[in-house]
Amino acid sequence: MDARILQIALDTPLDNSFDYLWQPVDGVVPQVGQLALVPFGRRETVGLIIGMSQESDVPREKLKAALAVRSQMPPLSAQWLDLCAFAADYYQRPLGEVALPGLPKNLRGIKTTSLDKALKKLAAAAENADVTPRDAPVLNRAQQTAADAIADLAGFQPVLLYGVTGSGKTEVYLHAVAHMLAKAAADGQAAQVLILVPEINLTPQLDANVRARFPGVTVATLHSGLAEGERLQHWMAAHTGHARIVLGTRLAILASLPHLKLIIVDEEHDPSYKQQEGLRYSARDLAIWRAHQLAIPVVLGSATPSLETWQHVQSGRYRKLELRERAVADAVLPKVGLIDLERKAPREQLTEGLSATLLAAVRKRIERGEQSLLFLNRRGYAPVLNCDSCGWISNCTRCSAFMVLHKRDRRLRCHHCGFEQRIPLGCPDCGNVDLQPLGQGTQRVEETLQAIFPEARILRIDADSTRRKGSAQQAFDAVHRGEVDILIGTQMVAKGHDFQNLTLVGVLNPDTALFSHDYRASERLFAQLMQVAGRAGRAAQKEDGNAAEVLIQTRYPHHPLYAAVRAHDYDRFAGELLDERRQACFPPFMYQALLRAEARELQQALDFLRAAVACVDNADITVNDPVPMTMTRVANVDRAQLLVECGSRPALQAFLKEWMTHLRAMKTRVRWSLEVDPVDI
DNA sequence: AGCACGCCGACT
DNA sequence: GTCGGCGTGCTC
Repeated sequence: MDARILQIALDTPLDNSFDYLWQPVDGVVPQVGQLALVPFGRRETVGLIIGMSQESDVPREKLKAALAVRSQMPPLSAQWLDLCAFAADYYQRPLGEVALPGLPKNLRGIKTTSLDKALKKLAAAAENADVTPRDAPVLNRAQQTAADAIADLAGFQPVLLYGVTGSGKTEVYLHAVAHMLAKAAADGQAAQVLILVPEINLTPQLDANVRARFPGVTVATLHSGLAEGERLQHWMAAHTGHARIVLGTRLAILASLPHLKLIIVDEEHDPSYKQQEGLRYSARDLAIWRAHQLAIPVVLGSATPSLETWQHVQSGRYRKLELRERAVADAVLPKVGLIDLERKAPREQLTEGLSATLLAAVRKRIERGEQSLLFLNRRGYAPVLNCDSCGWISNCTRCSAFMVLHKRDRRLRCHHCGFEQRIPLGCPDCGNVDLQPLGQGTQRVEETLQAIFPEARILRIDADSTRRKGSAQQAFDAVHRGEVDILIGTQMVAKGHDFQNLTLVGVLNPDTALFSHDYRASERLFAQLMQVAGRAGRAAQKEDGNAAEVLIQTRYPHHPLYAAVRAHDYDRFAGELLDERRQACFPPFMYQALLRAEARELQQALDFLRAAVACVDNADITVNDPVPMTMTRVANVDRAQLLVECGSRPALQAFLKEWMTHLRAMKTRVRWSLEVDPVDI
């Protein structure tokens, strides 16, 4: 076709594509799905060709000519463009803001040297798709049943692989991958499998497992920790189909995978699958959509499925495959005990937040040469610094939050805006030199334990201790090698890791989530406790019969959530939560969107939201009152939000689309954004 | 979002 | 005199 106009999506907030003239250069014929370098305003940028035509609605004199087309790269497929179009539509964002930011920066640069190099490297690489299933461990019966059921799937079929922690879900995934690749090879078809994990720290472990298992297969990894060169290479390996197995974090769901035949979402309940800035997508939900689009199976794995997924299982939309037992023979689920902090018996006297019972349990592990994990979701030394004599407290001047004490760095640091200052020598208000750190963070627990167990090898893993690239992996390796007696960490240590010699998990401060106004808090706390508890006792039980143990320090030992955790009874807990949600008309029985506004003054943000309410004229939609966000001020900006709800997803979508055009036309100095299916309310 | 233009206050 | 504050408008 002699197309002279290219329709190009650009990474701008403008919700339309831009037309460019194309004058054939060197016989290059542009194709939809290719990238093009274009002049835009006073700069040059790379956009995505989404259509071609002979005509344009834009006056001729306004049209500029595209400068170049990246014709050396195979075009992105129509399916991939449809995925982006769906996400753009669903999350109410311009197509260009969905499609372009996920592409490697080197593809979007003005120069093509790295692109040419990456393509050359791939062309030289041998076709690596020898899928013979290697040193595969023997599955237990439940695993085998699940693996067989997955192998039999055809077409779109979401499956929940519901398996207790340590039940060997990863083995089932690998069997499913092997089966899918072998089947495709036998049919002479190209195939790709995508495996998502919630956290970047889990990619090395999975990557090692996958590579060991499929030495003849090209594997690509996609996550935000890659250097630009690596990112381009891995992305391109996925895009050209060289990589048969692609694994990564949530962003990998937007990768170009022309031969995708199976998607696996590990720990599907994990909140990390929700992007919390920019395009606020759910990688789990997009995985379902993508599987539906391509008519392929999708496996969601979890010990504590999200209530959304659980509800789909109840309604029969998703199929459930269950692993009730731990995979390793004689490994059993740990015994969960509660330490009642209100009962001030001598045994429960606290030493810097650590109960005598917990300390005794740690001591026992040290004596036996076993490992302990203490989980505290609070980094720093102490969450707040306080003056006893006048009541001064270390508030951040820019946020409605406390400055956290970081003792080693001798600094107070706000975890929300990053502002930091030296620890004041005396109280800024009254001069009192005796300022008290209140509460415990991971650093303080580390210090306390080192004082109590001077011989023990103690390691802290949190965002502060793993700032340098690769240091998290080094830390986890040290634990695996048995060079650590006591591991202290935030949620980084709670997920996925398979610590063989760990027989005690202590949970230090979980109570706050019990009374949160976010109705999802209890679902999340339950999942988190089950996850972290699941780090204990993964190997076969020791011959002395000492079972692995989880000890939770709580002021509310009679709370039903803890009873469910003790019983390892997700089924009942989830059933009860779903009943509550149904009665209260909360998700998953209701669909929501959240309009956020931020301004220098709270009033401006609230005024904008009130104006947004005023232009709603739709009986299907429940509009709540605009309210300040829980953490109202961050970095000197006040934030407010407005929740809208609807019992029907299509009706909500239709409303949002119309609402957005109104809001965009409103011309305001307030910064605002819309989140569809919000998780943090 | 960038990026430029444009119109008012305090500085070498 | 100009450097620079951010309000407004535009991007095929």
